[in-house]
Amino acid sequence: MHPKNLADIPKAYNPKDTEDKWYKYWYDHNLYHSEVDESKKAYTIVIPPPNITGILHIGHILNNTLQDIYIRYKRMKGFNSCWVPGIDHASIATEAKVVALLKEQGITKENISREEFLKHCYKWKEKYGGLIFQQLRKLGVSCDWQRERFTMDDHYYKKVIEAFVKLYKEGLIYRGYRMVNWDPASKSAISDEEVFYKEIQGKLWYFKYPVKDSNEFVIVATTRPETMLGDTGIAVNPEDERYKHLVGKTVILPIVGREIPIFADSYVDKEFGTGAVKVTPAHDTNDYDMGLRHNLEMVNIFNEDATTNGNVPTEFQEIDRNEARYKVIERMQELGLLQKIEDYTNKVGYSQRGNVPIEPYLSEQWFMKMEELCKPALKVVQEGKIKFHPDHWHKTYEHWMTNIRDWCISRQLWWGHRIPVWYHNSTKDIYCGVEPPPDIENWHQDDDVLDTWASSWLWAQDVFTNERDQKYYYPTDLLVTAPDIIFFWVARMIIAGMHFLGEIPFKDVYFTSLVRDTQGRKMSKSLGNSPDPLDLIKEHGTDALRFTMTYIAPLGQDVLFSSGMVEIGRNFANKMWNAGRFLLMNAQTIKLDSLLVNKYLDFTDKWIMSRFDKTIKEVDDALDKFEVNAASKIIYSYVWNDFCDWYIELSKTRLYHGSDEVKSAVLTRAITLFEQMLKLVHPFMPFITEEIWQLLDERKEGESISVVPFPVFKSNMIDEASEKELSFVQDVVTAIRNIRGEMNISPAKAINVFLKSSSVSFAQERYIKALVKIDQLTVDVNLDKPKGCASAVVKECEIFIPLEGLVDIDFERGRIEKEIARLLNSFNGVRKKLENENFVSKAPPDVIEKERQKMADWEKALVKLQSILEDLD
RNA sequence: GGGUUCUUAGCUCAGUUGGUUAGAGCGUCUGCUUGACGUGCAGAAGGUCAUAGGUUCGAAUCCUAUAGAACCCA
Repeated sequence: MHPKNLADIPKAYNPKDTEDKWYKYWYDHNLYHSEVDESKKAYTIVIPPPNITGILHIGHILNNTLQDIYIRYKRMKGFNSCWVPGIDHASIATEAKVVALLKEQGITKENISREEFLKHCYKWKEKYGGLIFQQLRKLGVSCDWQRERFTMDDHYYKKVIEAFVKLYKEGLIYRGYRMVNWDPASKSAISDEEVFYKEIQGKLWYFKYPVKDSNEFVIVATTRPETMLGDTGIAVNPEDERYKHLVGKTVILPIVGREIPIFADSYVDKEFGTGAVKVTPAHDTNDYDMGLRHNLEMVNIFNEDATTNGNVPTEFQEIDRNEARYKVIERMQELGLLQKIEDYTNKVGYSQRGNVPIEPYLSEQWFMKMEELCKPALKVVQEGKIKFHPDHWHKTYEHWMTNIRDWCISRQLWWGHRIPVWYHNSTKDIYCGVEPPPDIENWHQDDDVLDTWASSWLWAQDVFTNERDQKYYYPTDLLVTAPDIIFFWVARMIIAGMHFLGEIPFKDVYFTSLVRDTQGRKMSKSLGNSPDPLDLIKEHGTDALRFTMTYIAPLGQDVLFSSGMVEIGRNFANKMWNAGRFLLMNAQTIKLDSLLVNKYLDFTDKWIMSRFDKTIKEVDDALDKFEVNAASKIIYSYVWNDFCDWYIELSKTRLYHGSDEVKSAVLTRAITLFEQMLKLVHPFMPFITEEIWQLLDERKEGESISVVPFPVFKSNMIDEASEKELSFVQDVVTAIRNIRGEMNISPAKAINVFLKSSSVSFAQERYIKALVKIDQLTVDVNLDKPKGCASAVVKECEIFIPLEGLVDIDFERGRIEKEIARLLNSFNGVRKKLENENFVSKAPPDVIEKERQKMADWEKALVKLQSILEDLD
């Protein structure tokens, strides 16, 4: 072992000096590239591809840190780790950005050809598309950059098209004139999943429709008055006595003058409004269904941008739907047909993309039949072939899968995978194929592109571009993603995996926490509550940010984050840095000798080795169960409490006062253990561990902590006896420190301490003496308690600290009485338990034995404390 | 309206199949230039485990109801 010669190691860890350096080193040595290697097991993760329009936010930090932890951990465990990065073309989002950009240049989509427009898109992608990966590199991700993919790569594009053609030929994709969710902003259909509902403080308008050949009116309530221009019926509940006599009659639609039927349908809720509802089959999903049932006329009154079209009276034509609303209300009032207006709160569907109210709209679209496709995908989750973490998400998944409707997959956009369907110019025949029809001049291709999710659903399988790779890496091992895309992406990837390859796409799905601010609000740009991760990295370092995220993010619950929390990780990094600094500084004067690494072992060494061994096991177990948060806490506690607070402090007496050989042995061992500890921490904090690891010894070019074996749990290292010995030392030390603190004894002042006990070893004595600044330590089982003492009891051991008049008898009495009261309380609890016949007869023997032991221990301590108390007077 | 999850110290959260004297970090208070670290060290205070019932020898943990919060679906 040859630690670097260090003239000066900074007192505080400075991440700026290390992070970029090591990322470049890893990259230059191509450490994270994976090739098929049949002699090793693969461990594969595909990244949830960020949008090319995306920039790094705090959610990415959590998500990608988690992936990197598993990839690094498994790599060190000897797996052939492969983490495939990539980006998503994001049809709607990107097209919107490019359209906006062109608009600034005075160009509209309508004025240029599709080809020209796509050129602009690619230009945009070249400029901004790689940005997020530059940012991700700052996070230290160990992706295989040679495998970077894009959803519009030639190979991937072709796979998406092939999938469409296959499904079409299987009859699972069809074209239909249906009611879809229409986004008037992007002038495209969107899927059910892309609609979110907002609560809107709206109104309920009551309109009077005159019944034909009668003086009667039917009153209907509506939240959307403008749609009355497209009404083609009035529906009432068949059980509703109020309207029975009107069923079969007609009303004359005001303003329009159309004669429309009154009919009965059990869909109608008698309690809502007046119990009679206007029916607009072309602009409401439920009305559409009723329209089909009752063979109503479908009058579409809107253009693609939700302005009114030629199907409404002239004066209402070509105006926005909102304007139309107020014009209709105004006119109804003039006609005396507006009965009343009520306040009404309802939920309105909005487009996730355009953030405008969606318009239920009849149009010709492509749909995917979902029912049959879902069955195998549902089964593999129910049977546990794919596991969700936390587990409860499978319920949400099952619910969606069993209530699924057909998926509208066509989008009226240009940027994306164009639907591989051609229509014959004269015969109107339909041709669907991967290649265009041979006599292409007689055909024209469908203008639409596919929903982005109908391309990314192949991500897990088709980022592998040849059969050998796909066979080796697929099914992938782990998917880490936010729960909000469980339907969009996770479910559909499972469907695609099962349908196209007959195989699950991944074995485990880890649903991350959602990152919120400390008030529990979602991070968002408009609220300005979303800290820029790059600023946080600049301020505290990547490792600090990574560690903090895992430390505060529980599995299965949202995490409340504020930038101040990064100090947790920063302080932790600094703590490790300084432990390393301490060891390295000593290594400047003490010779290291690997032959001595297991010499001069005492119970403190055996204790830390035992603790470390258990820690390995606990970390392994936690990561196996996807409890990353727990793993980070286990690591934190081992590093800070066991290693730094106790082991390093314990080692000092031998390091400063031992013989040269003892010094060598102790330091060599400490550095060895420290190095092992760094490996344990590495997946969580890759940079600082690499930096220190490189300082600990001469390393060859290309060597890296990230590719050395992870520490292995060995059960023979566990040493309960030494742990017990040490825990006694800790208890005694803490008790004495407590007295020092409460009695206001200066830490600089050496004190004398008496231990009345028969079981304190010489080695224990030495460490107790060193850790609490003791001048004289007397251990004797037959000790007479000196006068004027502060006292404490640890197990069988009585501790006396003579304070020659310094001790205030009343204060000391108070201390002891408080301790007695506390113990007595516990003691009585156990005694009651043991006196309970039922407990003794029904509880398992080991539990009873434990309780007996507790009672005996406390009783002994109580007796001792009592006598101490009596002696005080 | 249906579903999922949550409610434990001032704050953020642990607490595994019911067997604790209910833990941690931050914050608070006291003391400390102890030869790695004040991004630190030592010590302390702080909880009727949302509420009410129930099951059990035993409940923070299981069941029921109630209150409150968040998310998803319609």
